[in-house]
Amino acid sequence: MTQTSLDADRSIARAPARTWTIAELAREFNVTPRAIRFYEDGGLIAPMRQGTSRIYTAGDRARLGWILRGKRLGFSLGEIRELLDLYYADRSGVQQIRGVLRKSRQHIADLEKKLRDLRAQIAEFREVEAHAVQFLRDKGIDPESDDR
Amino acid sequence: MTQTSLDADRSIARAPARTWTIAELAREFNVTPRAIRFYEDGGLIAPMRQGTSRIYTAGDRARLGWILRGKRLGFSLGEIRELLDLYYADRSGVQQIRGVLRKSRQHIADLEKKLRDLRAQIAEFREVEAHAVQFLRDKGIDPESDDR
DNA sequence: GCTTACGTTGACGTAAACGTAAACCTCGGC
DNA sequence: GCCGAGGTTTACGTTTACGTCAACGTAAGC
Repeated sequence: MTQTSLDADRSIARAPARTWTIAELAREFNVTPRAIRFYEDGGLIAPMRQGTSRIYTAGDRARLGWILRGKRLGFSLGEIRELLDLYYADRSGVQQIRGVLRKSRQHIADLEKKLRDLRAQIAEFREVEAHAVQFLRDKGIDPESDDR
Repeated sequence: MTQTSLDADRSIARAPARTWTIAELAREFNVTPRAIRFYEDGGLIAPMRQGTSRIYTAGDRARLGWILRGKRLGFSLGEIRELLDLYYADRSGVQQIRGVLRKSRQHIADLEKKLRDLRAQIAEFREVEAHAVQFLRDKGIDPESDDR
């Protein structure tokens, strides 16, 4: 059940693979342990156990980063799960690959719409910014001085 | 050609400004009237009334588009309200403009982070797509044929 | 004058995404 | 031998963003 022989073999040639506790990852990604456990309940991540404690590998850590990036982009956890399933999908058969191809193209299209939305909003607020700068310059005020 | 002259319109009579009902906007933007009323409850939009019925002007319509774009980008209604307040902010005084400048710059920075997230995700799924295409080509299958 | 379509205001229900509190284990240090 | 720091599960609470009635008003068409 243990992997002592493997560990011993690797401990000489390889650096011992680093792992993280739930609190470490929570601090690093600025979320709570509760949130991470919640993602696990939803099947978005599945760390190993050491006794009852969760142990996160570098792969788990990357997955968490993936999840949180998805959240920042406005996807629900359900959508993120589908995307993770897609990203880590079974790529063994032709039909599977066809499915991956179709879904990834769909997702890219969704993302590109989001990209257009984002560009438009950035452009609008750049205009707001430019007008504000111009207004202050016209008044002879340095827009970069931050004195109240 | 079909566009009537602005000058002619002004000299005689203004074209009657078009307005929309809640159901019309709901259909156009693919949301429910309930959602639009909810945004109004939250102070994100404030249409005129004709009796008890809500009447939306072109400006209200644009505002609704703004709200929904914000949602697609992953902002909460509270955040969208702040952004709308910023966008339509009082720009009369120096202090107000300073505030607008500071907040719009902050918001642009947030959006640009989102842009980086988005580009990264698009790049990843483009790779997934490319690998799928390559896999099918290697098998002598046309990736564009959609036969099951 | 009755139906149909569309509007209104409550009021309550619900799914998602956690927060919070309780009760417990467990391990290294004093 | 106990204590604090961290981990666990279970369960109920909370916020957000609406959905879903219910009960009502009103203007149009037959």
